[in-house]
Amino acid sequence: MSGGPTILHADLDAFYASVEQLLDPSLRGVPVAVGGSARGGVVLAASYEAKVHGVQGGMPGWRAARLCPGLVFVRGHFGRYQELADRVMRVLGDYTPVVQRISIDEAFLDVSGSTHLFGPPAAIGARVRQRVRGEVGLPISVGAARTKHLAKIASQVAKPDGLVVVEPEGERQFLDPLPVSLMWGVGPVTERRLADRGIRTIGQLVEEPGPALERLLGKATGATLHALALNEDPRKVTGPGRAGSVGAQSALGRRAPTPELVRSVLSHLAERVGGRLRAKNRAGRTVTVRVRFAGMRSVTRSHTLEVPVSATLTLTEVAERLVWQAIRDQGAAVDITLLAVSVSNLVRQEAVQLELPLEPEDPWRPGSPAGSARWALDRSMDAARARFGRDAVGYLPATVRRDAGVPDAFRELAERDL
DNA sequence: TCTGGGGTCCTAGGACCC
DNA sequence: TCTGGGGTCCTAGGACCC
Repeated sequence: MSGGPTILHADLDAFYASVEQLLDPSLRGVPVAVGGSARGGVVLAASYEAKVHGVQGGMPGWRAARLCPGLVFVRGHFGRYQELADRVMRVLGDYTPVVQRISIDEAFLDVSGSTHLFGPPAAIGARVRQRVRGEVGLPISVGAARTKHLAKIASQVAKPDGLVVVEPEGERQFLDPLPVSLMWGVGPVTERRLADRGIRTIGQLVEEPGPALERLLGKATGATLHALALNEDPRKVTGPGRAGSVGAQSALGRRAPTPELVRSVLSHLAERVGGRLRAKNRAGRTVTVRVRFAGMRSVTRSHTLEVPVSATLTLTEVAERLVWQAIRDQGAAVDITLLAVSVSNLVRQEAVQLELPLEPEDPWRPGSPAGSARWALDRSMDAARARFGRDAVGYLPATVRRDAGVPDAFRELAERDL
């Protein structure tokens, strides 16, 4: 067991925005927002020049424009993001085989077996930053510490474009003055609950007894936070885990839920979800839909089938019934603003789709063509799309709806490996 | 002026089984 | 005749993360 700071967390700074500044030198030193516009949409990422004015990812474009006069909106080169991030990950892999990528732009590294080759963790962190800047052209921050939680906090503190190493003797001194919001698992709600009790720093959190925290935040959150504050974090750096669910969603603006609209949107979503499942030889038994109504209230409805499914038409039909159930449960006629479809309870599904028969009395029983025939049809359409392009074939409602929303390339960036 | 899209995990109640 | 308790699955909602 090593007691040194052998876990590194490497995190590209303002990743999408930094890539735009790399590709277009006229954007360097300028406040940049990727996605959205001054009139609408949402900002997906902001450069540091924009962040100092309070612009953040997820913020409506009009608000960002108001906060930051002179903000430049760019559409985004989504194809390049994956390519550049992959190059960065290859640099990280030069220093240890134990790299756990947790999103497109960040990863944990365990360098305990590498120090005899590359020197102490601080030297490895510095070398990584230098190479990513020199070979890829992007700024990256690195934190090094004894645990994943501490390393991640260290990289946040190091931003932008910095390196922070926390030696074991200095952990408490480092952690105690920091705000609780830097901890993993503390979002806006938990932050407020803690603040209501006068707890704002990690040092104050340590003073709070574990049982008191569990009463305040719930058993799991309370226990986890207590342990993390005390620097007890047993998690190891591992490979990527398999996804437990696959979903897709689409924001609609504000629309009356007509049968045509619901059918066409769900068709599109089911095609995305089913296609990803089939591409990885997977299928799932539980179909969940989410409907967001005007006013941001959203509800979910789910149904668990007897057998796993991945056929687009079956997913569409089950989702459709669930969506109407959710809308009916609302009572009054309300506009909808988003539909989502997700499939969980996943299993491997090799060559054959064992989708039939469902019991005849099952109200969710798909009509004809039979499930296995649907699956075979989907497979041949998947193949045609692979050869001739995404729009070559498809169920009519899905092809009708090639909306002008977020580009598919952006959606793909967020997908997890199945 | 009205908010994207991909996920994970936890809680709590009810059904059901042993 | 009356009673208990544990485990698992399903459903709905919510907090959180990138």
